Amino acid sequence: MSTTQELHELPAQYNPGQTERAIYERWIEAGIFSADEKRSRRNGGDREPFVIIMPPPNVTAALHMGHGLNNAVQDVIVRWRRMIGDETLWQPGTDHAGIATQNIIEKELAREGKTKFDLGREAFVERTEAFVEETGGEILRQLRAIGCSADWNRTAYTLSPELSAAVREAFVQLHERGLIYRGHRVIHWCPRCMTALSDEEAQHGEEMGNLYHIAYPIVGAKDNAALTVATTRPETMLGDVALAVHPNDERYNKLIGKSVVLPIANIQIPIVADEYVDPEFGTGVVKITPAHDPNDFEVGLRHRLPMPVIMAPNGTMENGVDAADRVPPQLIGIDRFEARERIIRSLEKSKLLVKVVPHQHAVRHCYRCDTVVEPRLSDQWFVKMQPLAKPALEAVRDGTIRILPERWEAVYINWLENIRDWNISRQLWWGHRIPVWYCDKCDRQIVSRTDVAACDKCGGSVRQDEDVLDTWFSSWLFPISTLGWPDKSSAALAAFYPTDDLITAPEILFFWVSRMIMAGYAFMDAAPFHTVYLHGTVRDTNHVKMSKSLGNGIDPLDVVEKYGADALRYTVIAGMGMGADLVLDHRDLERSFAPGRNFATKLWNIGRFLLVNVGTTPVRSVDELTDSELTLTDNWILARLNATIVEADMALGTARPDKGKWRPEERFSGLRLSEYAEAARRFVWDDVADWYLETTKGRIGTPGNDSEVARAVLTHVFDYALRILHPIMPFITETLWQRLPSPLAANRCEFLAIAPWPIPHPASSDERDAVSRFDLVRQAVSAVRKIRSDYAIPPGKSMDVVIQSRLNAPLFSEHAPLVGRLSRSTVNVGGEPAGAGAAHSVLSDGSEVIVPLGGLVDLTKECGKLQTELKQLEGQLASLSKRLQNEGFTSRAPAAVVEAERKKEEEWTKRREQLSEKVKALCGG
RNA sequence: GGGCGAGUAGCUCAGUUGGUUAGAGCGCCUGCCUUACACGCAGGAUGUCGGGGGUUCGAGUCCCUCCUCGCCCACCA
Repeated sequence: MSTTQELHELPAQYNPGQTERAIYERWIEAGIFSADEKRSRRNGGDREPFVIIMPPPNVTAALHMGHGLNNAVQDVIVRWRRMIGDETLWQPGTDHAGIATQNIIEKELAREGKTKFDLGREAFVERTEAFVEETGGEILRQLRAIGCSADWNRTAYTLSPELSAAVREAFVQLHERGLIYRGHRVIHWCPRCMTALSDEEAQHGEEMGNLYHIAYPIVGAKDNAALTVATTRPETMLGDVALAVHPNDERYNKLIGKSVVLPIANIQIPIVADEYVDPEFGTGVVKITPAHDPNDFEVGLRHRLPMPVIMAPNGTMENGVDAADRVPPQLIGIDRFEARERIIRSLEKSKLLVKVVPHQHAVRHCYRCDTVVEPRLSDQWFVKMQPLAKPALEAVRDGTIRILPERWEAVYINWLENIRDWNISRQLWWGHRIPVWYCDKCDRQIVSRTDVAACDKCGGSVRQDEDVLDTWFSSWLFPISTLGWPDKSSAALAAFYPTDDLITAPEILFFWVSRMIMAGYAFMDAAPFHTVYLHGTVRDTNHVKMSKSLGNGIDPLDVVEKYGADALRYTVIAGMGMGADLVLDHRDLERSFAPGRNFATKLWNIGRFLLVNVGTTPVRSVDELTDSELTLTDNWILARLNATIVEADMALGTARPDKGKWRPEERFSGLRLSEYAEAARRFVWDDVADWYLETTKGRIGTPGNDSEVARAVLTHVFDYALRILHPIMPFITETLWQRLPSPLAANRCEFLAIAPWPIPHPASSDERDAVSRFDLVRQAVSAVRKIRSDYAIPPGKSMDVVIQSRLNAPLFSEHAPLVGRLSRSTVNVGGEPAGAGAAHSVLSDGSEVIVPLGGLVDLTKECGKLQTELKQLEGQLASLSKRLQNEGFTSRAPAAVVEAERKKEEEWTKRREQLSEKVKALCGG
């Protein structure tokens, strides 16, 4: 294939859209994302398993930047481990998302003027299934567009038969172990979703409300005496069954045992004493509404009070269980907030409203629809959490599991230490039906792994519990259920459990992460993973979380289309420090993703340079190159490559703990992806493109052995740079790598995606020297460039340069042509500069770069510059000397530091002498 | 109310255990279409490292305090 043909395949402008899809197809066809149980060391294979469970997105979700970020991070890690040679499994899946999905269908129905009750349960579930079938899982297809290398053959779904079986097994097992029970208590209730919520699903929000002071007339008291209570929710007063005061409150304790009249309902309720009451708050009198407040419920239990329910599930007023006719007819069917207004007006009229005080308090909202949650007495299924939390707590404390960044460990521990029982029943239709049956005849309760047709005791007909399980009750099993649990003989479970890293956002630390850890111990007796990596949130320039509904979102697919998946990935990975938020401007995608796009273009152009100049003929292997063949620049770039590999490895860190527990020194290091990205970028751009590639131009253009050496080294260096970058930018690196004129090797990999990750080698002495020696050459080039820029000498104008060096004259002599070419000048080493007046620049080894300015520039300017430089140097030298004269410093600072400072002082003194001489020479004293 | 985090260049952020003249990207200024790249090249400017105090020979880094933001948790009606 001719060079021109190749060039047609690598157009001047990188066009990701053309290449990405095709490459992805080839990866899929080659099956390189598929994990094989047999290759896992745990199943007798020869590879270390490395497994990441993908946080399953909601089955109806559309890809947003949060997913983009989350999955980019996972893919970087998975691809890295794949290149290392691990048997990697990235387990994908979706979550049926009970409330969220049901809400979507309900909204659809509402547009048709219907409710779910018009359809009935069965039809509603069928319709939802059809919807999921049709539109669900789209997000997983979208993830392919950003390059995710998950094992799609294993795609799981929380409502699939397999995972549903796992859910039942888990429920039954926990029930058998006495860890699941039915409880009658006040729970959080969403009147819009009409279901119970867990504590985590009812989220706090600070709000301004009112504290209403209401008078309850005391029965049998003179002068219309009354007790005043303060409440934020007056509508619940219809459910009051008592007033409570603190037993030691001298204002009220003589009233204990007496009664008051509950206004509006006009019934008598007792005054009780309870230590729960804080005499300092409000009036020191609390109305007790056991059915609509969790604290009051406790008080109610203690005092054996009735528990009337005065609100319907949809949040309107009604006379529910035990309420008799507490709610007057004119309030029945009225929404709770409207009822609040009406009650207040009515109390005002009857002069029982004492005062209204503005009051800031926390109100809980439904995490799915943001409706204010109503505490409500009901029967629900609960998981007893404390026994489950114990090993989960211990695992993080003892370093079996680490949480990155470190600060989240404290949050995790604090939550688990104060954990409360988990309400897992939901009054929804979309989800796993609770596997409990009730006998109509003998009232027996049957908890079963399989469907129950009749009572096993009396043969009576049975009906299944109407409720479904909390969505998280299926997702907390994800690490085990996706691998085959409860089938403990599952090859996948044996090969891939425990998994390795879990990458997600801190928002679901309690919802999901901690519960998975508990499930791991409860059902497998082992932690599900050893590393939890919590990344930040994607925000707009005002630091507001990006979301579709706020209109400040970025569609990752837009970015992919415009700039490519690699640009998206690099921008996101390089731009996000450990645990830090990522700020992007949704109004300026070009600017937001410039880092990634520019870098991708840079890579592309290095690739084009290679194809044009290095050509397509295979190069020699660098291993065959002898020390005498390698030039200074070759050794330098090889040393830099080596250092870059080390930097990348350090930033990525240790992949798994040694012997099951993290060592303190490794525990909170690693997975610093932005540092890894930066190291790679620095190498490719600052070292390879800006310097090494430039130095090869002359060499490659001159046929001969040195041309072959340069071709080989440049190809090798770029090959390895592409390997290092592949996890971050898989598409462009694969594209370029496929075309490299790499040395012919019998077992060369077909894909970069499975090519070996670079291993650093011990640096040769030539390489070590090369770093400092080439640095001097670079300094010389930069010095000339700066002089040209400082004196505004046009790039086209030829310049004669003299380098005077006592220590490194041979180095500069040898590289004079190179320095000349890179700085567009003619360089001579040694000798005197011709003509009067010259610009000087002193290098770190004391060598001097001199550019005679006669005929090029006004000399008085140069004088001024030199004098300024001298002044600066003298200032710096003075402070340095002062430090060295300080006895405290010389005696207490480490010897090496003092030594270094002394050396510096010497150098600077020398430089000062040289400078002042030049000033004298040029400016006439 | 409790806990945690952040405040470093115009913007977004790096700055490992205290140690050369505090860095990167984007933006900005100057000059360049130098045959891989103007999504580029070369050169450059910009920081009382939130304020104050302390420890130290030495503090962006450690301690105290104050200010400003943000997050998490929480049954004070």
